[in-house]
Amino acid sequence: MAVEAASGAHRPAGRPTQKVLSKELITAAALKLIEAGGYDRLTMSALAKALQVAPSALYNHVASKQDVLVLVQDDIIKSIDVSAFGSRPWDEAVRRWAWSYRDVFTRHTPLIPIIAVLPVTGAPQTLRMYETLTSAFLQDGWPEPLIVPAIVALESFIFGSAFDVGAPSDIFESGELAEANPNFTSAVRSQELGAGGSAADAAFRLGLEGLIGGLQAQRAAWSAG
Amino acid sequence: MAVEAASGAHRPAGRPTQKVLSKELITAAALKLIEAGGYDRLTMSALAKALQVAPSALYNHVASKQDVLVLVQDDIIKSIDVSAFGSRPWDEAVRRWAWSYRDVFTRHTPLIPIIAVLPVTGAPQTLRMYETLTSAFLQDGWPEPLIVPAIVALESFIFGSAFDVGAPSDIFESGELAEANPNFTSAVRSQELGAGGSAADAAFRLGLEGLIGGLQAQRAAWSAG
DNA sequence: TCAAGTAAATGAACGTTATTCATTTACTAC
DNA sequence: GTAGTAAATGAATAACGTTCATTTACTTGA
Repeated sequence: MAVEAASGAHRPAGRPTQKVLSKELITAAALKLIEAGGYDRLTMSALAKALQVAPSALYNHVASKQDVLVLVQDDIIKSIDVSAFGSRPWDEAVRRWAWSYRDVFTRHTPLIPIIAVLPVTGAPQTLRMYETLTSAFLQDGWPEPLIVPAIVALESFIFGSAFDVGAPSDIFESGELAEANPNFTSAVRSQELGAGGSAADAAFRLGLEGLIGGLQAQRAAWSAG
Repeated sequence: MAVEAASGAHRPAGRPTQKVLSKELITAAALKLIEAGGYDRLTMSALAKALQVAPSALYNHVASKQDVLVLVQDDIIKSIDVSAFGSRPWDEAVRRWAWSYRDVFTRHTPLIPIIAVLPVTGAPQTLRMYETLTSAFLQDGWPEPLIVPAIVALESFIFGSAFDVGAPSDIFESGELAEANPNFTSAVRSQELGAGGSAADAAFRLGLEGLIGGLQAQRAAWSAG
């Protein structure tokens, strides 16, 4: 006599009649856990519990926790704003993309060490973003050999900056070592913050504007031979 | 009848006659472990074994493993080359410092998430480096409010770039998705590498030169009001 | 149609890891 | 000298990622 699965019912061993897991479901559940409690809360046990499944069941769909993180990574890439590429001038499009990219990864810094060394083969959405960028650079007249280095340089700056945002605002307070380091102590106090921005935002703005201008100069230098 | 401690002798419980541990010894042993086998090999147990001590003994000197990493972090900062500041022009000094900084952290990427949010109070060597930088920027005539944002921007770029170096050289190979992403695939193939350099080096060079030039432009814009 | 193979779940187990605690012994200060 | 603290051992713990045997359902080929 079959019993319909009640909400608290226990699933017996053996392959279930209808699928209860998939990569998509795992990705969504992982993302939900992360948003609720950060990366500390993302454990294979917690993930299994959220999906109402035994931890070992996850390993029929992913090879490791690292694998889960790769799925999450490729998913959140979709939320980066690339809409300005193609419709707006190069510098403005890069600016919008970069701020959006940084904001997304500010909430996902533990993914940075992963994405930075992850072959794009395993991350179709990431590849898609690169394609969009490359097309826009070409459209803008960039010499092809400079495009990938330029993207990587921008990305590196973005990743590094994402870490900054999470830093405590008093990170540069010298404390008792202030007297031994007077110039830096003073510079910290006089730091330009910009309109209503945090120190991290000010540094990102300065660096991004510098990088955008500097890359354009490098491009001009290349074209000049 | 007291027995001199032979090399393989077992230390009895209780406070030892002469100190066997200190923060300095722990730092040195941790660094040695990391250099020998990377951060995976740095466990509290391995550290204790290297120091011929029980794991719990470490906790009389550090509060946590995180604490050990902070000690290591502040130690390796000393190996960054700041010698050009004060003796060479601003841009050349920044260039040398940045390459050196990146090279050091290439071998210590797991420290990046830590240093990026670590209050400088707990890292005197790091503070010292910032003081050296600030003095050089002032010497060069930089407006004080821009100095900290500029340093943070450079550092962010350096940290992000350090991750890149560890990436496999075929990280951007599109594989079976090549046809769907033709522009990027082509750009990867035509990528400018520079004289005998890796892709990571080329991107770092391009970005660093862009950033150096761009920051100088930002500085000029600020001074002009 | 049946048999073999594979997919996908459970549940028990394992080896690490960082960390804590009780205990012991030596040093230090009043 | 006695109380308190510093610094070691060794046993214990909880959490985590992962593996394995087992069970059951679906799929495929003769």
